[in-house]
Amino acid sequence: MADISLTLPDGECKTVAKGVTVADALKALVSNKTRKKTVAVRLDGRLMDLSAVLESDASFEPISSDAPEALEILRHSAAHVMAEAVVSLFGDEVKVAIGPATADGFYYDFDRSEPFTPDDFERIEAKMKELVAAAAPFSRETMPVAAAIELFTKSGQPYKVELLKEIAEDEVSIYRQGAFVDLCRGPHLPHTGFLQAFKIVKLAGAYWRGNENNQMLQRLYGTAFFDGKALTAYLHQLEEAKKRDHRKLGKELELFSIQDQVGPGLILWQPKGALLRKILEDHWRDEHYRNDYELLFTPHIARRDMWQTSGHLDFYGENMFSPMDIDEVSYQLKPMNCPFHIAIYKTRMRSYREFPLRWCELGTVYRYEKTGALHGLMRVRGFTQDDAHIFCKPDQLEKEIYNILDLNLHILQTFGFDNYDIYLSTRPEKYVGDDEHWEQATNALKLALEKKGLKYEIDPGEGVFYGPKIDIKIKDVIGRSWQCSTIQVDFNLPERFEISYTGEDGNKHQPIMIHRALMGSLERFLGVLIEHYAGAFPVWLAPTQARILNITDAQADYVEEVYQELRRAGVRIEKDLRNEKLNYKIRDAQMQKIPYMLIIGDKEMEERQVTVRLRDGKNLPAMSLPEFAALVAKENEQGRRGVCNNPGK
RNA sequence: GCCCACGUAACUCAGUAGGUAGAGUACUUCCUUGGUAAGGAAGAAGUCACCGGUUCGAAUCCGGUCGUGGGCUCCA
Repeated sequence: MADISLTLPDGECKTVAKGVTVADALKALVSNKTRKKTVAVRLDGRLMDLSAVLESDASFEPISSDAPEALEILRHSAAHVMAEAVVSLFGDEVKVAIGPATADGFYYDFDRSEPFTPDDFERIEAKMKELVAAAAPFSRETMPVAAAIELFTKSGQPYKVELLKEIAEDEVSIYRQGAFVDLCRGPHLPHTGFLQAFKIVKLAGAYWRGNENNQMLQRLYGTAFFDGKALTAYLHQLEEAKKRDHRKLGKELELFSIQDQVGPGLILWQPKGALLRKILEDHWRDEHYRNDYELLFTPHIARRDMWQTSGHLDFYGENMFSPMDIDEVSYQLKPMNCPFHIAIYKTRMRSYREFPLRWCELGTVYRYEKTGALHGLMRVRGFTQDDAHIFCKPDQLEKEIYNILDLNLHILQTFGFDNYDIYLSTRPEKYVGDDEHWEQATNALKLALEKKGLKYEIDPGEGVFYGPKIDIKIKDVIGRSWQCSTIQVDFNLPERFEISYTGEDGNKHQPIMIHRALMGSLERFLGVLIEHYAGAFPVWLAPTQARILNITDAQADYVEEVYQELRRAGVRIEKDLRNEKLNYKIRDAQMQKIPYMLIIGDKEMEERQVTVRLRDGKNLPAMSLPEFAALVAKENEQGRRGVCNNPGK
């Protein structure tokens, strides 16, 4: 039999007989130890099963169970095993849909008239364990589409048949393990025995093929790892994330509330939260002032006609609140700030000489969101955008985008967000404006990103209908992604509102408009910050920076003095004069995550000092009031500059 | 909006053969004046989300409404 040549990752070429399986080749090519950890191989860039037959020369890369690809294979296989367990327990009443691996686990969608219950989870898991103990091999078969359709028609799996009917290729692959057959591209584990650590975590509804007009299926979510420790660690991390939940912390730290009486998706900022928000807003305004922006304020409602002109009613009418009649004229709650900014633009003739105009506003907008989409501060019906609109000439576009990126990243870095993914979204199928403008604008966005030395991905066709955009997704301290910043070029509104400027040639031209939001929605951004910091805000942001704790009533007058003096010095301070022991007060301040506790006993009172306890339990040496005020002032200054010196986390 | 689950004092929760409610924390008062994560005692506090039905009787069963959670869909 002829030999074929395999190129290993280290560049070494080895020959094996043509027609052997990957598993056989591994025996000849790698150590036993490596072989036992290998769950698949990448042949010329394609992931394949160990049972695959080697037919020609190829690059050959064993995928060890440590590799990220291996985890995906494991989870995909786990989905199959879960489906087998479900079918075996619930029989023909269950139709299987699809079951892929996800970022942190896997799911499988089922169609079954009875809902699954959490009790079923245990039964299914127990069944899965049996299937794992059997170490049944996953075997791959290929067959013509027609044959597969026949197979799944016979076994009564209409969803599989529907999928098959849309497959353009001649052949498809199916996988069998035990009694279960699934349409699947693979690859899979050699056998079910690899599946040692898994858990079904939740149940949810999901539309067939993600279309809300389709049948609602039951989706069982699970997760799986190669070993139990990793699974435990993952479950532990879920617990940690729960502790950071901004809804829980928002309540505990008295930052905000959402109440039935007021309505869903509407935020009430309580004193502490309002102060936090004020600090954020002040910072935002200062930074914008320094970067040559001008501040605007605009109303919350406007005549319905304006929203007709802007196109919002046509494009987003379903997501706007119903109109209200005022003196027989129809008005509409604003879903966006831009038309108001344009109205200000139109207050007089504009010349190219005053360009670029950079107008910003913390503008509160209202959007009708479906009830099921609402989520704490993250998705609400009334929120404040840190909005800005820049009016400029085409040849100023690139520089403006560059400047926006600069300010944007600077502000994000202030909060320790220096890890992000950037996406450039290009022209979608439905769009307005001419192709030339689109190309010009897309290029300007690209050039600005490149000049700034930023890595980005192109999101083809994901631009808004009125222009291309850049989106920035930040990563928080526990690695979760949040999309906040967006920079969008708009060809639509200048046209619709017929705005113009006089150019160097004395003729009228249409300006280019850039929309941008850095934090996105303040509500959402604050929600992200709460989770990012787990409620323990750095000193410059903390609504309460220090709380005075006295030891006994004897120091009450001095506490009052300290309180007044530090408050006048600009420290955000509270006093706890309650008739309680120090331990009790410390515990309370600690749970409120206050950065500094100022302890005052007779000693401090005599010396006219305070003893400073940090959130991490450490103490600073006793200091005078001016010294402490200076300490806080320095923290404020550094925090605003993004130098994060956060005592005791 | 759709699927599933849930909705008991300010908070966290207990309360299944249907007989008009309980704990801890917080709150108020009193005692205690105590140096780095909960001192003690007493008290007040709930139309058991709302509306309707079944029943002699419903927090508990049924239906509807509102809200919350996990997803799906959507997100200018």
